[in-house]
Amino acid sequence: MNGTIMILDGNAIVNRAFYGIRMLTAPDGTPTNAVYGFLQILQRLLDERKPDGVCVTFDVHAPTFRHELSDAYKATRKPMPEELRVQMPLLKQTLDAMGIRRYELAGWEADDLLGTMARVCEEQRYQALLVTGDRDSFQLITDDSHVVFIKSRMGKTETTEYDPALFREEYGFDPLKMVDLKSLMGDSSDNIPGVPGIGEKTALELLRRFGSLDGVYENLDDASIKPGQRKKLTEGEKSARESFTLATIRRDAPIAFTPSDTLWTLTPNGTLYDLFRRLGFGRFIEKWRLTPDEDAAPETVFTGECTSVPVTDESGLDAALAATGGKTVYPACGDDLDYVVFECEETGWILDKNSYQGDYNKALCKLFAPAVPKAGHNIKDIQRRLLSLGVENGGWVFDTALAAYLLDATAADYDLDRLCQKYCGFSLTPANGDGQLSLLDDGVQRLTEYLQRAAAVACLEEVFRPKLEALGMHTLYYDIELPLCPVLAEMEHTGFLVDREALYDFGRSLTDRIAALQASIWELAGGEFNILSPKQLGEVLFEKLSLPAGKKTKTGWSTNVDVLEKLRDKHPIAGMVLEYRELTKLKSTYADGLLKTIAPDGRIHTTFQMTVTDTGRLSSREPNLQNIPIRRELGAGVRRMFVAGPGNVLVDADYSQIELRLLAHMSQDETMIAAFLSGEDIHAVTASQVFGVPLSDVTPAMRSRAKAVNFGIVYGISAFSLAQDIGVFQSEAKAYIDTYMEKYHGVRAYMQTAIETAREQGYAATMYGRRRYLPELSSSNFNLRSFGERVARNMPIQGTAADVMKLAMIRVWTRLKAELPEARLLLQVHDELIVECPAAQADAAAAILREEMEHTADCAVPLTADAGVGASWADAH
DNA sequence: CCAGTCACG
DNA sequence: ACGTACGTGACTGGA
Repeated sequence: MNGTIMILDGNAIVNRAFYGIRMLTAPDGTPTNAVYGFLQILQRLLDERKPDGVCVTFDVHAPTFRHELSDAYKATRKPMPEELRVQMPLLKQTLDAMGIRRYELAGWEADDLLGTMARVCEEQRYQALLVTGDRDSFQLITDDSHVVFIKSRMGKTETTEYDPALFREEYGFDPLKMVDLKSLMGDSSDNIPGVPGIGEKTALELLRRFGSLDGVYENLDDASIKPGQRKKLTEGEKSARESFTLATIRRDAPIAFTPSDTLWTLTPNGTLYDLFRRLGFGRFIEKWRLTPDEDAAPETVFTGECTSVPVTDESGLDAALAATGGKTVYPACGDDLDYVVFECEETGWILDKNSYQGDYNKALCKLFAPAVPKAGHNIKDIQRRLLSLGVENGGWVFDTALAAYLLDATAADYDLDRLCQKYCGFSLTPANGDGQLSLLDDGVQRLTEYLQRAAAVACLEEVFRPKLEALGMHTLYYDIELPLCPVLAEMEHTGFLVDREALYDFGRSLTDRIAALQASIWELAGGEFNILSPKQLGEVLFEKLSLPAGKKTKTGWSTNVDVLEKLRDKHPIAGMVLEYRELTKLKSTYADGLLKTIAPDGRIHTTFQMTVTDTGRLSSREPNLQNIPIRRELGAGVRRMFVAGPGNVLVDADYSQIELRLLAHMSQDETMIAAFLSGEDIHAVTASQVFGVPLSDVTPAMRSRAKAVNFGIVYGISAFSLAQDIGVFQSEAKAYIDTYMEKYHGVRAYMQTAIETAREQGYAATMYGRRRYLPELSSSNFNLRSFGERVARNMPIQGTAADVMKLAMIRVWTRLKAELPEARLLLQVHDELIVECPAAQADAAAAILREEMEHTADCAVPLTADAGVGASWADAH
């Protein structure tokens, strides 16, 4: 063989990309998701298959059709959406700039071009890889021409390479027989009529017995054909024969294709760079190391040019601060704050610990004093670093990362450089890559970089302030997000004390039990294998032990809890694997994992991320303290290791059913409001409603199902998933939902409105005006659109709860500062707050927690919080 | 680097 | 008919 040529069905792939990836736009508003997705898929194919040559075919929609047999051919196809249509020229430009050959021929379908090109490849002894998202092309599979089938789900792309063997395994007949199949069963999407009345099942059966279309008609008298079918086949023979021609991909398109012309490797060039800049494809510029042409006009690069003045002593600092005249100062600093550049108007002052004459910390205190207004990017992180240096700080008036997050909570990141490109139209990195800056010495390079960053924050602030106002986000930003920063900074700085020895012993005790379980599992399996490998475990369970396989994942058998729970009765190994999983999870993530994160002060200092979630919640990482076990007994033991310091106690307060209470308020559903006002158990009340029994007759089983329904409502329920969750028939689950919606008709109305409003506005919003944009709602992809609808129902609830909690945290923190200065907030877990304080102050702290949490929001139903006190997290909760 | 799994609300 | 609940982060195995 001379090599492998990958031939892409451009239209099919660009379609997959367009529908599979959510809306993206270039800085100028041009939609780019299809081009971006195409490049992603291409990149992946190149990485995976490493072909020698690449080319792309496109359909040209010409008025002539290839088959005169059917004028209506393809007439049922929908026209290309406008957002995709405008991307086609961009895609072609991109391919041209990459040097990838395109083939199009008016009046010929992509399939025919693929077929023809595959034939030429085979004749010239090249292997062809036909990449398409259309199963029609499967008839082209031969030993030398394989079809790579593209599927995309929820933004993820899967590719499968079909050779004749794999095709036969999946379909049970030879690839070429696809034509025979279609001529019998037809294909509505391609307007192939087939034989009326013959569907997939019958067609497959006929083919299995007689081998081909001809075979079927030669054996029409065969006794196994039922009279009714025989009639249909006889009457439909003309249609079947025509369908055969229609379904047969032609391999004689008059196209000038020479495989060796497509041999290809990526040659980065300035044209491609310019194009990607324009489209906002920074990721591909980096990945492919693209640079502009030498002689090309320089890109707008922000240099941060200004007068820079070293500040070498206290009087210099005083002079600098005086010069700012109370205007906002923009500090940019390194991780350890040894070097801080702060900018105001056209001047940048340099504070360098190494050359500063005097008390450097005192200088930091002056600069970061509350009286000096400051703006930064991710200010909570700076605040935390200042706290660790013992520098009291305040006066933070703006954070560009937080602002960008409120403006678009679904962005992948809030990198300063990227924000500049998006909102200010300039980049922080010089167009010529490192070349230009590396000529400068390190010190100058650092100064330049910091000045740039400071100036970038100033520029972004100017863009963001009016935008926040225009979107009605003033309160959300200035009264919630911004004041939350010092609260979180202090929580991170304080950390949570952990009983290191007890945690270590806990881990030790797991080790022995894990070893014992491993031995038993291996014995039952009849050999050693890696139990934590889903692949190996699947082989053992479903091949070696022949247990009934339940669900499948895209890579093989599923071995998750649901599956293993169902196998419990069938084989003792299932229960053991479940326990093994439980123990190893505890050991690796919680025992060993947490031990590694204990700081020298004996405490664990997590980092709260304020700009990660799409709903407005916080997230916690390194380590994640928001997913410490509690649901199972053994795991809950980990919470006993989180303790109060000597003389202190932990006070834990959590909201009771905050999401359902907010739902009651936002929907103004009378029944649900009454239920909460009565003070009864809400799940029991729901059970009584759904099952139509008096509250006193609600059984635990009924309550548990009602609880699942309540959860489901918040998540955007479907009968299928509810049935799956509580283990009943789908019809039964549907009945629960229907009854629920009848009883709580205000909720039904609210959910409907939530979707409609989100569709009209383009976003879902919380009570406090936090937004999540939902382009998914106007997607033509069913799954994507359904997802958007569930989010439109869930985000306002989850997000409002997050807003309320954030406000409560600020209020609790402020009161603790004033009334119990020794008390410290330690942790937030979405609806739960933990405070550490001297034992004698426990009741006072608990009262503050409850009062503030309960009175933060004024709702139609009370928001209640339960508080507890204890020596450990487990005891306090 | 991704997929699968599982810990939490 | 579609394919199936919302939001996170950490760890392990295996391309």
